[in-house]
Amino acid sequence: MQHMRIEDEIKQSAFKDDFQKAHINLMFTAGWLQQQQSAFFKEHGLTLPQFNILRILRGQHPKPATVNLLIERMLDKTSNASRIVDKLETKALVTRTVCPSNRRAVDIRITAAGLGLLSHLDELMQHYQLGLQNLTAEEAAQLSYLLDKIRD
Amino acid sequence: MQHMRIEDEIKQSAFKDDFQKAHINLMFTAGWLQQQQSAFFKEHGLTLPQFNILRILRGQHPKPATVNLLIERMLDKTSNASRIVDKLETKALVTRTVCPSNRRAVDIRITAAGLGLLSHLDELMQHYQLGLQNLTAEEAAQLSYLLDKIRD
DNA sequence: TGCAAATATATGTACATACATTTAATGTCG
DNA sequence: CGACATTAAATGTATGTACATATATTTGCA
Repeated sequence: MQHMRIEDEIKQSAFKDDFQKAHINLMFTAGWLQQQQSAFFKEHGLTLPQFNILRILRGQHPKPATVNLLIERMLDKTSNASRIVDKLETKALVTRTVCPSNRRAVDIRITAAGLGLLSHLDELMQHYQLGLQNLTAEEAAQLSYLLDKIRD
Repeated sequence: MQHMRIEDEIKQSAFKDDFQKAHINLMFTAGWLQQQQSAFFKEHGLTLPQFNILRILRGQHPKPATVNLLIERMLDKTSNASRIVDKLETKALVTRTVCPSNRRAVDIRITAAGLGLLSHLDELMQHYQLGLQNLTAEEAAQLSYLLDKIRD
């Protein structure tokens, strides 16, 4: 299905200016992408934040990660990594042990089951083509440039 | 303060390709903008979804809106308009009455207090310069073009 | 040494999101 | 007319977000 211009998506005919239009478009498109991904992960019993944390843990493996390290690398720094780890622990995708060298911290490790799930998802994602595949590589790079500039 | 490239923001040195980098950058930047706005609205007792619904109601004023109309125009179609209206009603910023011509529906209207709050916020926002002010108008238009293309 | 500050994580609360289910009113068609 | 589907909104439940506070451990320094 051909998707719609942002004007049609939210049934608003006019924007004040290009800045407002791009702003609303940015929020809308981010939500659109997030919903696509969430639907995919849900089929495999994961939420998007749970998946993102698993990926960080795989990047560390076989070294453990602390909650602090997870927060540093998460896109949303204010979300509650502790409770997301709770859910992953319940599903036996990660383990949590007190860090021996600093008993305030906890060592979080991805389990074999967690690694297996991620590699299964890797395979599937290659086929599903979730993401920015409608852009050329040049357009993707241009997009990153503009996004970085917004935050300058 | 000068902000950082996306690589530094999430402490990840390399991306698989420009597509993945732009994708992560898009989600990160949308969250960054959202947090800026949320902080602003919070000072005035509103959340971002509450503000967005109030704006839709102002656009309809003095005609009423139904919950269905709100959902159609919201950026996030799956969020729960009914409960967001609950919160606005508690703050006396909107009223809710049964629609006379269709007793399944409810007529939702912004109150004088709601209109007053919005116009106060309008003034403040002109000074705060929230948004994409770091871009030129041409860059904002280019950004909208790329975002529309992602969803095609 | 000992005590305050800093650190690492967990917990509490309010709100929002995602989605399924429920309730009530309306429309439709045999 | 009456059973049944459809529609509009509200409600229930699990999860996540945002932010404040609590608990335990470690660090630093008087």
